[in-house]
Amino acid sequence: MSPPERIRAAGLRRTPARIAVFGRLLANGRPYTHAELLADPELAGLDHVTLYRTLAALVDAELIHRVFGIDGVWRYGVQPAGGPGCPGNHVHFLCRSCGGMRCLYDSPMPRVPLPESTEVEGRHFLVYGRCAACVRAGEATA
Amino acid sequence: MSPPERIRAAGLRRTPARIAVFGRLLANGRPYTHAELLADPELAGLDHVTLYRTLAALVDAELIHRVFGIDGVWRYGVQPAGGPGCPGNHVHFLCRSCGGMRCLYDSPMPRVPLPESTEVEGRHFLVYGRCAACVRAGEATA
DNA sequence: CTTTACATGCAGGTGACTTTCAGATAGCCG
DNA sequence: CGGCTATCTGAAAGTCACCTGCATGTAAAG
Repeated sequence: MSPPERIRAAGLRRTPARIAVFGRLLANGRPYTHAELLADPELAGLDHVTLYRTLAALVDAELIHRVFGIDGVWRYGVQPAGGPGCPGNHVHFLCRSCGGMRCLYDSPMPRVPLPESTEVEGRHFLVYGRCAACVRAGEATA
Repeated sequence: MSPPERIRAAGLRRTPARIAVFGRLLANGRPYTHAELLADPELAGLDHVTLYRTLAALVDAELIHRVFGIDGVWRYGVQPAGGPGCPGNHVHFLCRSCGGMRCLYDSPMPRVPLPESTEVEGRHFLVYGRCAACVRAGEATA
């Protein structure tokens, strides 16, 4: 199913903004911030408020998921194939050097015992440090 | 060792602001936000920038730790007794109804396999939902 | 008590995100 | 194909957490 078809199947209007943003996220391979998407040449001219709302609509429709970085900025990435709708079903890694985030699809979210009658809505598990590329770049210049 | 002594032992000057803030965090029993601390009657009159810097100094000295909420706000809490300096050695719970955060000292941070030569600086594991008190309050009014 | 490195308070600024509202448009129906 | 309506878009302006620069104040060492 093509990106526009998936948008329509999720109950959303297939507007140019949504098709373009969803297409970029599909092509990226890793979660992107609002600012990274705005700077993307293929999304040039897109209003920043429209981008916020587009991302929110895609998250609501469960076409993408979002993860919080410890820098206070949300990242948006495509859902893993066949992944559950539950927010945060896998761990994420954030490089504090380049700011890039990676989905660790192979690391499912661990379960945690909680006090009686607590209601769990979701989990955020973020590992941060320096990615392999930045480590190598740092060694090269050091 | 009293709070002022612990501040001095950590290599910090024992100023009124640091003694008061560290004392409040010790008494609170759960992590507090910058805003919650500013609103605390015992910290009345404290400048908000000074509070930011005081918290940063206490974090650097490893007297307290800080955790990011999915609402984009840092919470500051005392270190668990004898806890390691490594940032984030236990899981946290955030109530999205009352905004309160709890340290789950009994849930150590799970280990996650990462790609070759990645450097890990720390981990943030946040479970969010509604705490037992808010669940009961909601049922009472519903 | 004097010195000085460090802490404080204030003014002002940054950046992510939201709200409001007028104008545009996707998709439905005939 | 053409009109209607709910919904989306874009621009201006606002909110909130947090940071920087600089002059003043103070803890602690000698």
